[in-house]
Parts: sequence; structure tokens; C-alpha cells
Amino acid sequence: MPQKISENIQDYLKRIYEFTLSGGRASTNQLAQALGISAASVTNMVQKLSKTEPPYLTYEKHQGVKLTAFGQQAALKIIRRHRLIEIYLVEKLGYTWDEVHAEAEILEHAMSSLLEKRIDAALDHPKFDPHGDPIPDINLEIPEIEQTALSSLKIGNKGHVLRVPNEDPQVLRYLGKFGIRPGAHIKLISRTPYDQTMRIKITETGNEAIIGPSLGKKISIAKDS
Amino acid sequence: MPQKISENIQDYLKRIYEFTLSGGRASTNQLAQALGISAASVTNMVQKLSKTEPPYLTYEKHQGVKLTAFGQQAALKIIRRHRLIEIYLVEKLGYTWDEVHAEAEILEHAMSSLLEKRIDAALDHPKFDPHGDPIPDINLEIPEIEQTALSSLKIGNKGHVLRVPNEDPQVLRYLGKFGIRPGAHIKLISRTPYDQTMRIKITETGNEAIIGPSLGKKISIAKDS
DNA sequence: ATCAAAAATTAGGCTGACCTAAATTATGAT
DNA sequence: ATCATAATTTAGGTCAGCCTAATTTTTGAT
Ligand SMILES: [Mn+2]
Ligand SMILES: [Mn+2]
Ligand SMILES: [Mn+2]
Ligand SMILES: [Mn+2]
Repeated sequence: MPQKISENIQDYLKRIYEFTLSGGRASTNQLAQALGISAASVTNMVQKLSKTEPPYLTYEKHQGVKLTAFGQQAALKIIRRHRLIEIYLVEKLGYTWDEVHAEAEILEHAMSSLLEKRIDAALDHPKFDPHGDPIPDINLEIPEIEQTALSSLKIGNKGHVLRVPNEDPQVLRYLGKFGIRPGAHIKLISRTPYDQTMRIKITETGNEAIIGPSLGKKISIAKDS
Repeated sequence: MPQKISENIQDYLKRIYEFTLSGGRASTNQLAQALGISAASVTNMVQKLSKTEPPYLTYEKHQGVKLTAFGQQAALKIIRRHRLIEIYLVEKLGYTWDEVHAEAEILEHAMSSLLEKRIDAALDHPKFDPHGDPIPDINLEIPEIEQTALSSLKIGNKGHVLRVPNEDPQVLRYLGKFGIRPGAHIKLISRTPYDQTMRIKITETGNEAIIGPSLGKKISIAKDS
């Protein structure tokens, strides 16, 4: 019997999913920091989640955790709701893309299957959230998309933006100011020698923007021609 | 300092508000039943809520509770959100009026001030929810409306519906089938002698409906001419 | 006025989810 | 290979919000 799953656990699973997207395992400290709680609490919880029937994750002492297929489905369900809410708020209620993440972080836990269906239908089954993250479909399938970090561009290369980091409203407002959003076409103008700061040109707006290397790693693009 | 208020407490305050609308105090058992918890738990909680600074309610042993002005504001805030959600779901997401109460009961706790503002604006500051209940305005003012119970009509009298009970989806579907909804014009055709069952005619649909006395007490109307 | 039944309260526990402090295990620089 | 430091786990709490059982208070029918 899939027991009812608390809001807290939903957030654990979502974080673990995100941290293990590129393979590997999520560490105790990583989760503690992301969830804003102590490492001891995380250890305690993941031990519990590894002993449910069926288990949500596999836990090996000192080796971190990894979701089971069961846990992954649970995570994807929340992620679908989170991203549907984000795009709904932008499309239908006039939110800006820097406002929606915090809101969705709460609403995702209060959303029924029915509301999920209605919102999905109202938006005509959207495929991406406002930050370019893919929305798992009704069967929780999520398309694999070929993507590169902005920071890996060579000078003079062109590309278009696929995905921007969605946590930090300040960053989103900064990016928005220059028109750096999913779909925007960009070209790498220059890179400073020591700290690797990039100057990029955005085709649509004609703007130039300065992007540091750590932010550059978090912006996903597809290379053009 | 108005401490952050848990979802549980929000539900306590809302129930107490409803039970004390017509003056008087809310009893321990009444609340226990409405909240689906034990009477002992209610006693415990209301004692706590009477000792906060400022207190949410006044508690007198064996005499039930009553909201303070402070508690009433807190209750009205949730009620505003509850009713805004209900009307939004009906107007914008194709919900039927029997589906929205359960949904709002959850979403009301997950709604931010910003979302409240946006939904209110999207609906152009609606005054009533789908069941005819008034929505407190942004300042939590709620209009006083003269209303009578349907069951108090005399044979041949006419009136129009102001408010229907919103908890029970089955009842709402039954009423909906005959067109008994806020605004509908009705006329009392007959009343059976012993159990007081009423037969009423709905002008808009031409339907006749059978309404028992306990349901009749929960439907509010205004008498016409 | 009496007293059984109903309502409410008190006492004592439980669970989920968190905490800090102490102990253990892993890691990486020398 | 050693060992200081970092990461993790264990031990022993707290707190909110619920429970049941026992007790006390109120109420209403006689
Ligand atoms: Mn969340
Ligand atoms: Mn997003
Ligand atoms: Mn509620
Ligand atoms: Mn309602």
C-alpha cells in the first residue's frame, strides 16, 4: 500500500531526485543544507525512508542515498505539480518568473490530482516551466534533452538558452533584464583570462550581459550552427 | 508579535468562527466532531489558544469558547482565502460547485498574500462564493445580509435563494439538478403536515423539488414581494 | 432536590519531525 | 602510512498535535 506521504517527505524525495539526476548518490550534508535542517535529522529520515515497504530509497551508511524506482515516481509526481504551478502562475495570473518558485514550493503539496488535471488542461499540456525545466507528463515521463552549460561555449560560438536556474529570484531578475530566458539566442563575445567571466550578446534584445563562471555553469543551452 | 499560525489552528479558528456566527459560544464536542478529533484534544488546544499573546479566543471551563477580535481577524483571513479559491476554481478552472469545498479546505492553507491578491484581481473582487457565502473584502469586512431560512416560507410565498450549505457534495448535486442556486427564484408549493417536507417550484428551470425540513433550514433566501 | 447521562477536563502516552552533543568513520595532505 | 579534519551517525532530548482512560462537572428528567 503506498502510504500517504507527508509534505516533508515529498521535499526530501524531490531534493534527492535533483541531486542524483546526473547519476551518483545524494549526501547527507547536501540534503541537510538544501532542506535547511541538521545532518542528523537527514540521517534519521533517510533511514526511515529506506525501510518502508516498498522503500523510497536505498541507503548505505556513509555512502549517501539513491531513489528506488518507487521513490523516483513519487518525486516526479511532486516535480510535475511544482512545474505546472509555476507555468500556470506565469501564464494565467501575471506572475513574473522570479516569483513562482517559492509559491510552487508550497502549493505543490496542496494540489489534488483533479487540480493537476485541470491546470494541465487549461495550459494545453505544457512541456516546460518558466525556467525551461521539462514538466513530466501525466505518466511521469520526462523527455531527455541534449544540453550544454553556457560556460562551455567557445568565443564566437552561438547557442540558444534552454534552462536557467530557478531558485534565486535576484538571479532571475538579472537574467530577465537582459532577455536571457529559454529560447533566447546568444553569442559568446569574450571571456576574461583569470576568473573566466563571460560577456554574451543576446540576439533578441541586442543586450550584452556579464555572466560569471558559476552562474554560467547553471545556465543550459543548445549550441547553434 | 502575531506568531505564524499552523494549518491546524487555522482550521480551529475557522470552525469556531462558523459556530459562533449567530452569537453564543462554540462547545468542545461541537468542535471535536467538526474537526474529526477527540474532545480532549480540543480542550487542550483551546486552552493553548486562550493563553497566547494576544489570545485568539476566550475560554471558560465547561462554557465553550468565543473568538477575540484578534482571533476573528485570523479566522476571516482564512475564510476569505477559502471562498476566493472556491469561486476561482468554478470560474476559471471548470470545477462544479460540489467539487470546490474539499479542494479549498486544503488550498486555503497554502495560499500566499500575493496569490490571494492575484486571484482576487483576476475575478474582479468577487463578493460571493459559489454557494452564496459572502467573501470578506481585503480589509476582512463582511457585509451583513438579511436572510431567512427557506423552511420559514409560507405556502404560496416567493423568494430567491441567497445561500446553500456547501459541505456535502451530494446535497449540492441534488440542488444543482433542480437549479436551486444563489439567485434562483422559488415559490413554496406545499408542505406535508407531519414531517414538514416542502415542495418548491424553481422559476428559472420550471422544476419542482422536494426539500426536507433540515435541509430547508440550511438554505437561506430573501422573501420576494 | 436527586441523580443518571452527557459534556468536558485531566492525566498519561504516542508519533513525526526536528534539535544538539558526542561518538564514529572516511578522506586527503603530508 | 599517519592523522587532522570533514562527514556522518548515534544518543538523548524537545515540541506540536493527536490519542484513550479516568475523573469531574453540568444538565435535565423525574
Ligand atoms: Mn515543497
Ligand atoms: Mn522552475
Ligand atoms: Mn482547512
Ligand atoms: Mn463555499
